[in-house]
Amino acid sequence: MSKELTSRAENYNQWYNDLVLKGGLADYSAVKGCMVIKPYGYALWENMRDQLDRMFKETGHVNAYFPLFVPKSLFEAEEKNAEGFAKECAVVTHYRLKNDPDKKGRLMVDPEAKLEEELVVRPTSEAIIWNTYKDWIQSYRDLPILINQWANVVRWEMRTRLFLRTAEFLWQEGHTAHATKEEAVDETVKMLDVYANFVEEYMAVPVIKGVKTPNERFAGAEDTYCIEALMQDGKALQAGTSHFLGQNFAKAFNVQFLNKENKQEYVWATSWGVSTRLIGALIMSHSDDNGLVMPPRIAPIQVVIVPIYKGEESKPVIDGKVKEIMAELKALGIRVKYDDSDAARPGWKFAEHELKGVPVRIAMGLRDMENNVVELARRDTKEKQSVSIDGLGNYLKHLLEEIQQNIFNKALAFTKENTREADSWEEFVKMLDEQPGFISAHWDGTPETEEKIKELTKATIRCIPLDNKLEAGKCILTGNASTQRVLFARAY
RNA sequence: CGGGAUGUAGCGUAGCCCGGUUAUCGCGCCUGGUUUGGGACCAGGAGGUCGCAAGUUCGAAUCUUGCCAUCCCGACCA
Repeated sequence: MSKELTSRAENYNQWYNDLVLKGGLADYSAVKGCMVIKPYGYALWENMRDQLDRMFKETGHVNAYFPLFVPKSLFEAEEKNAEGFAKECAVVTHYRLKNDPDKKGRLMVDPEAKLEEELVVRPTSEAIIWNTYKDWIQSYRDLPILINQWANVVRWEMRTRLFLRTAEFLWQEGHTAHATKEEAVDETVKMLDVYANFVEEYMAVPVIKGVKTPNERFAGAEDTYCIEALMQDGKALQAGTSHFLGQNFAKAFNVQFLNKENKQEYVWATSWGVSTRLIGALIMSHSDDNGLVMPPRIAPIQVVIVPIYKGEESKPVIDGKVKEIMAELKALGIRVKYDDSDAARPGWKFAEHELKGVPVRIAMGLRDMENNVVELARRDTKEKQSVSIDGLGNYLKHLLEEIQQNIFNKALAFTKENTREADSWEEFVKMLDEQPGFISAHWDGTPETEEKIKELTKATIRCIPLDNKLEAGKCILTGNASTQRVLFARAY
């Protein structure tokens, strides 16, 4: 078979790559570190994007678009932010090519066309946006500004992986400006909740909400909140971040407003983003050795119908019935596809749709029609059953929700089973190797200790959970006093 | 960017060590036919700058050098 998949046990990384490539989500491209998102993968992203966009708008945000390029002088204005991203910036230095006089048919960079000022290709847009906000904000009446943008960004990564880390990726970045610290902090937390709700309810990926340690904080932020998810190989994946930026960018770009008391004050800021990386989280949370498993709520195709026919004359009969069923399903808002191509036989189609993770497959032949039923197969449990055509639409509507719940519950159970407490260094190290997952352990709160643990084990502090209970204990490395446990894991 | 591996048709590969006509096989693709309830079968057919570039040689997929890409392992990161 040409579509043979590597199993998770055999080679987890290869399994992941196989799923992305053979599942038709994405492809490698001619550009180093960049991928092509194929129609099936992009349809998934569109569903994610559309739902997030609705949620942003429900929380009062509007969309806008800022330039891809950031003049270097603006980029460097907020020092910490600039420093944090400097190592991975693509930079435009020229604006023209010309024919190479030495090599016929080849082009070269025109040395005459050097830019006065280099342009940084945005790794994130705080700089260009705050430079713009400066002109938009004079009074407290101009606040808050609640803007989101859907964009591509470029971060020149040394080592890339499909969806998880590519040089260019798609994301959304929210950038808000507020009159008070409280309001900005509230916004930061509110958007973290939006992310957590979206990822759990639509992508069926359970997450831990938390705060990053200073080491892991976004460059230029006062506080970085995050959602962390646990993948099937026991490694953690940061699924989204929401930053309280304090007045750092307002000060760097001199963005002040007159408050009600007629006094100048610096604006308070937030920024928050999720990216196409979430697709990687989705794949590694739900999929199995037979292929992808798509959560129904965002699956590009929720139900696929495969006709089973014998001879030329039965096909039109089945077509007729399927047309009725399709109309009923579409009226209920179900994304349904009729796979009636004659190029492949049913068995091939079954395998193909399993590989692509279509939640429900329906097969129908004359035998079923006579009994007024269809054969229905769930992707998540691989169960097959005969279901009456009467009321099929409503049945599917409920079934899709049940599948959504089931794969979330399965992922949640996995996360819980693989979240353990370690109370000594020996236990901690042993767990990392033998039972990978989240490890809840005491930490003395110093960046030095965190760094040392990372150096020794490759495990990082994923977050300090928001719902953390305070509990006196001793740091697993230093034995120093600690007030709470934090979540460690090896991470993507 | 360092260490390792790989690169032959859309995919998977044989050939390479030991240079020698027209580069092997399977899947896929095209045409026609038979088929269709878990990856169909028969017959015919198309498809290759052997990753790219230079070199050695009468002759290079095969030997040498450089480069590029992908994968794995590190350093960096969402």
